[in-house]
Amino acid sequence: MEKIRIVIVDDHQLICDGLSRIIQEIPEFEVITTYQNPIEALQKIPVWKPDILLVDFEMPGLNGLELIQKLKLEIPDLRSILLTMHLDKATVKEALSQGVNAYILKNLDEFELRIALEKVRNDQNYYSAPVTEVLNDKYKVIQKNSNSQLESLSNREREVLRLIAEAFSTKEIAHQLSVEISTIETHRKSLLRKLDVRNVAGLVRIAIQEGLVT
Amino acid sequence: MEKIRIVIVDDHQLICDGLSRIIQEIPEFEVITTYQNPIEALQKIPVWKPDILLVDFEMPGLNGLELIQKLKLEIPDLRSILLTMHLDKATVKEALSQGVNAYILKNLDEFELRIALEKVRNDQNYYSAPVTEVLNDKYKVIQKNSNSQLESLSNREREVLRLIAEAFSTKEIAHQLSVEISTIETHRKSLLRKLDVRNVAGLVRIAIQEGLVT
DNA sequence: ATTTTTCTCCCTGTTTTCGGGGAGAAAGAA
DNA sequence: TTCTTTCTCCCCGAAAACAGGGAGAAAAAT
Repeated sequence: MEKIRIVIVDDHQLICDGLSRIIQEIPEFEVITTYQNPIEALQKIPVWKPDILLVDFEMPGLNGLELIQKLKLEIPDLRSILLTMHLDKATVKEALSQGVNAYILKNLDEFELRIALEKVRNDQNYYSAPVTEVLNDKYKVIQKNSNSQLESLSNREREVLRLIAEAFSTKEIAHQLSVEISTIETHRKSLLRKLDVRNVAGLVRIAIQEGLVT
Repeated sequence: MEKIRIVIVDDHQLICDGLSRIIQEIPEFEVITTYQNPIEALQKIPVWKPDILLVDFEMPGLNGLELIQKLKLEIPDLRSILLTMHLDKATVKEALSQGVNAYILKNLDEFELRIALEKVRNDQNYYSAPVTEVLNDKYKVIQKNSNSQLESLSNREREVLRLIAEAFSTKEIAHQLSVEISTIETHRKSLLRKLDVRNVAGLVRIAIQEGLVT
């Protein structure tokens, strides 16, 4: 039987090794390589043609979701599992809309990972309980603790906030989103008003607190 | 032969599982239990009487170093290995003075972990290369890349960075420190240059990453 | 004792942010 | 349908940030 070929991307070597060990114990899967640098991963993964990509969300330079998005352009049928430290509704939604096949938290156990792998192997999706709870607005407590402040923002505003926190200039953001600079300035003003802070420093703090960026 | 009994503490279950796997492959060692909650670990570890404690530094509630310190009060001859994401000179020094037996980075590989375990088993200490380099101030480059980006800053600059990240305006910072606005502007320019970022957003991110502010 | 770094302050000038508006088109909700 | 929100873009002006430089006094390192 052909084994399912997996590539792991996590900026910490030790984590890569640990995840590899867990996966190697499952006969149907094999880890063919791992990357610690998301930029390097982006360049080299296409030649490996993996079946499933297991990616950490929090990485320097390029986050896991961005990496998946970019790789999907080259490998359209790539299946992906996103691993994350924190739970953020906006990110979860974004991940789902980008066709991420599974989304699991690092504070879950290996069985959760096995289930996710098994599901993704069978072309199904898997989102762990806390993830779906966040999406279903069931546990308001979790939501409140995780991203209450961002709740008042529109999707566009959240996106702009993320980019501001990534230290992009207004001009760059406008270019990235293909709109006028004045539009981004308007969004920024709305963000300052809605989040009740006085400058970008305040915006960045909230964005990081809410897990919008790392 | 008696196996060396290890307890792992890391707030992420998946990381605990991964580390366990790596260690279980080494015949001399066995992981007897793992904890995700440092508070729970503090209460229950004494009854396990482990030989070696493998602890993540970055944990909510109680960091790894604090946990080791507190446990040492109850188990004076406990040996410990500290795992960390980032490298901070002050923390390394504190760890050494507290008698932490090994200090390794998560972005290192499993062989590093094996070496550390072997050393600690033989009542020796182990500090991975980047750690000792930080202490010796030899490899400034590695310092810059791994952590202590703050290491290159003067005390004054760190203070100004903290205040910027707290979302204070330049005028307010100048007033608080009883210096001219131009002085703070000079400090800010130095910060941008030394930390290699382009705007306050970048400064705030680093300040938060380095734990200068929350 | 000499050199280097730090802290302080200043200059000039450009770019960006911030605060206050207004306004039209489109999409969704009531 | 009407009302509301969102997204877009514009105006203005004041304030702040950014970029490049210089410079002296004090402190720290060598």
